Amino acid sequence: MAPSSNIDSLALFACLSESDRQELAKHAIEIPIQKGQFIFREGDPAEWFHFVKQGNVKCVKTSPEGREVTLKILMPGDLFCCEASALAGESHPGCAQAMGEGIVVKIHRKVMLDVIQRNPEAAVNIINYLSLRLRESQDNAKAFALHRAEQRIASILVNLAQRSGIHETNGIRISVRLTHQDLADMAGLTKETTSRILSRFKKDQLIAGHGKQLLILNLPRLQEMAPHAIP
Amino acid sequence: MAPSSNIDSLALFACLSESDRQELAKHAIEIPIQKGQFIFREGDPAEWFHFVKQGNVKCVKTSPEGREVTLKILMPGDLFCCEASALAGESHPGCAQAMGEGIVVKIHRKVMLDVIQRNPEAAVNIINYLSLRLRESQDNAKAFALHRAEQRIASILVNLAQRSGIHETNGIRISVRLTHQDLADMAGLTKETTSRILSRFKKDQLIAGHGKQLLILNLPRLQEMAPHAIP
DNA sequence: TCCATTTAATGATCTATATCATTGTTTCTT
DNA sequence: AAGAAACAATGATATAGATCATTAAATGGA
Repeated sequence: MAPSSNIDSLALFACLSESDRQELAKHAIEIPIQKGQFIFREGDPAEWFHFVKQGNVKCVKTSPEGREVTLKILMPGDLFCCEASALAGESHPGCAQAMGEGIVVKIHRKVMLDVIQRNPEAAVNIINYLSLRLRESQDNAKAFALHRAEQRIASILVNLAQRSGIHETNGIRISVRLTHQDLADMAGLTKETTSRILSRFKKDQLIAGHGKQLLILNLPRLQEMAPHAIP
Repeated sequence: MAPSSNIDSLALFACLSESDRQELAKHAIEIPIQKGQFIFREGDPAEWFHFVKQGNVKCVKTSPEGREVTLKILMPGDLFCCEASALAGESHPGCAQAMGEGIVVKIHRKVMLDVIQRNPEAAVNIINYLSLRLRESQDNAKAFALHRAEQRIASILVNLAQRSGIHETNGIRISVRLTHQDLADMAGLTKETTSRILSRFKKDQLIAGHGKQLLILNLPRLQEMAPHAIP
């Protein structure tokens, strides 16, 4: 396989020349990750651009009392903590934690900075990527402020189905294995409330699944429950 | 006054050459704004980069039922809705509404795109700016998910004091005139809850002020109440 | 495959904040 | 400066979701 294969999965770099892609690939470092492992912690200096090659990673913030919010679940191909002002060399605003086994690829910020300086198009891609993430984050903040627990859980399930759903004969299987606590952390709820809402969804035939294997039975109904970005 | 004076206040463009700054200034359009006026609405096509020259503008999202969240209050010099994927020419993810009289300057996205393509440093500045905004937005989401009403109000007051506070003999005056509803929209609360919290803060001598004129009396105490980004 | 550990389900109760309602105060308009 | 309109203060009540507690089920390691 060509040495550039690691980064070829990242749409962000599709605009680059073969030589720049090889330059990035040459400096790309692969890191195998284990369940629960922190790839970095809040406050650590952000020296690297990371992206997920295999598995799932969650971006987490914690409160002094030990509660946490999960800001995003990353899938293979996702860049993460670009938002950490990695280019400016600041510190990570949150933790990145492996949700299972997988592989993360990292590239030093100086290498990235170099490539960006030579490729205005790559810079514009990153700006667009950040715009998208900012938009998502603001939608998230809006959901916390205005939507009810049930609506937030519905939104999360719809989003997961769209991003990691595998279409099967009996429904859409969510490939990320999530505990109720994981979902609760995404929705800003307790695991008990999340559990009760999921039980209701199961009773209403919106979802099915035992344990961490979730199956979406009625996506349209969940989409109706989840308020849309633009009314 | 030189034609470039409009954009000179924007740190983002400090890296540009005199000719690029003049290029931007030539295409900058000034718009006087009135209280309550929408500069753009959610869903409108994002054809322009905007920044505040004078006055205050709030970025707002609304729910179908009519409730709203204020994502950010912008001060003179702030760029806004760069996050709207203005470069990509997408649509605005939220509304921008004038909080009083003022002046907004707008530059067409094509002019900006052109300048960015020629100035990698400007692109990196915009990336850093977006990173900062993303960070803020994620902190905001975290606050909604994990912090209590009182802590959120305290955070908002601290932030306003830092960004728009005028030091006076008896305290720090917040220059933005805000109703309790405005604060409630920022904190994701009702105006009644906000009112009660502010009454408590007044009783405890943390703040003072009649009507929309807020005065911070005890900033350190408010900072203690507002949980910090990194514990 | 069994046992330990983690996770889920669900009831009972509590509480922060929303909602509804009223009166008083400030701010704007002319 | 007066009147209208917007805003603030605050009580009473309702409720979504948290917290505490228990039992059952799923998962993972030896």
